[in-house]
Amino acid sequence: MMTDKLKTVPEPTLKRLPLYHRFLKELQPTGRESVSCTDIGADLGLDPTQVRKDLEAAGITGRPRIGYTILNLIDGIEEFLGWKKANEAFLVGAGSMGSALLGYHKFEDCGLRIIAAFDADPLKSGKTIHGKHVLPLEKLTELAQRMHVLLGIITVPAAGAQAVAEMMVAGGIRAIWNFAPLRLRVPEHIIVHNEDLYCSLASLSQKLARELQENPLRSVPAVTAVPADILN
Amino acid sequence: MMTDKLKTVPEPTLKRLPLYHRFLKELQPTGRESVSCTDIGADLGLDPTQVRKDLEAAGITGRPRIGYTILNLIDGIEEFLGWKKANEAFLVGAGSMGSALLGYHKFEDCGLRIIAAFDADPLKSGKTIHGKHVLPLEKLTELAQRMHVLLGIITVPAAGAQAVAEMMVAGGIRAIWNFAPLRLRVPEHIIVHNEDLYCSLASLSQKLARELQENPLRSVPAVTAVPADILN
DNA sequence: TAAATATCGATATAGTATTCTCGATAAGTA
DNA sequence: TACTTATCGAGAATACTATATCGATATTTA
Repeated sequence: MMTDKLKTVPEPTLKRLPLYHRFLKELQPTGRESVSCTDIGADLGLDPTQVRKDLEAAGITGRPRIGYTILNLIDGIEEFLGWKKANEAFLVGAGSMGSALLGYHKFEDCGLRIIAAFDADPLKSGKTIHGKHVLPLEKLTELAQRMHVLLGIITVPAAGAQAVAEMMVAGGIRAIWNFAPLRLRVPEHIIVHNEDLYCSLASLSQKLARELQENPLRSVPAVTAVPADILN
Repeated sequence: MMTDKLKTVPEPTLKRLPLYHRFLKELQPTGRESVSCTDIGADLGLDPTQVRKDLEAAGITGRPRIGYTILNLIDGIEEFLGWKKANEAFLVGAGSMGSALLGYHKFEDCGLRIIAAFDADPLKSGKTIHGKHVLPLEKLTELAQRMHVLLGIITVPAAGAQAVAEMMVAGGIRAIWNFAPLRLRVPEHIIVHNEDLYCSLASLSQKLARELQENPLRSVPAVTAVPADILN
């Protein structure tokens, strides 16, 4: 049981495991007991070997000719990803993105419990969004410390993000999920995950641009304004 | 000028280019004319060679002992990422995430113009969110066709996403930015980018879980409810 | 004008991630 | 019982990405 020297798991693997989990959750109600890597791979368009390696990385084993027990598999993935014991989190920035995340109650299935939000704007603090209290930003550091919150979510504009990150670190937060479009400067031991939509969009638009260059669209005149007859 | 056989650019490179772009935009007002890979790398915590390779992949060249001309560089990155000619996009799903994206006007700097939103809920269609009309979902396919919109953004719940994707494809949309937590089944030639927050969260929580296992926190009793005195 | 230096550009090496190959195992089938 | 087949598990081979090295070049400085 002592896995002293736990090897680091490839990032791509970590991102695929939830996909398997989702597929298994869909499969569960059908009453099937076991599933093979081939099945999983076929559904997700992945190589079966890839799936097997990922499961192996998560410490899950199967049986030849049978596959994996679905219950085992779901359980193993949840255990490995740390979804079993809830991570309590603070979210900072009760703007539109912050509000959206506060409404994602399914995060709780992944062990994420956002227990409060913070905002520098006094018009926002004091309110409740999707059932979560919005508190004044000044309280962040102290509360994080007192409640031993370890995870922080940043959904403020770029200009304020660095300051927020520093308050989080001061409050003892160890991991930051950053939605602001910039790279945070934090101490080495802090785990930062950037959810930078602009970077994401960049790769999409580049691919589209190239695709259009290779297979341009048939030349039909385009309508450039929303036709009035559609609007109501 | 004919780049007939354009090599595909690594995904990580595509995601780094916007970071360089951002750094350069910050540098521009200072009046500096040129910048070296060393400078860029230092700011972003990347290897200078890495930066040089990325820029090379984007088809940008510099001069020994000088570096790159900032204007050239900004221009080259924008050109390469397809930010110069606006991509018009339709967004489907005017929920909280959809609304958040409709408010990100900075997307326009990246060539993304969301020209309308759609929603199946008649209570939402007809309204205007952040200046964008919300139209009934039934109009999606026809309008996409008529207006030659090539990019679709999906921000509906998982259950409806596949149907929306099919309407988009039927309307001639070529690239989909998918925020719904599932893998879409679309024809080969359609470009899909999944912005799956659950997958993203998974890798973060796994890392945090491991980090805590290795360096657990000092054992101080934690407060588990928001203390009443903080709330107002 | 010549030497020193910063930087690019290209190539080589190292490190990761994915795919391939093959032997072992257990269930079904003749 | 023996044969066939689907599947896992482990290790090898390949491909992709990142880092290091080195020569070429242009600017600065003596």
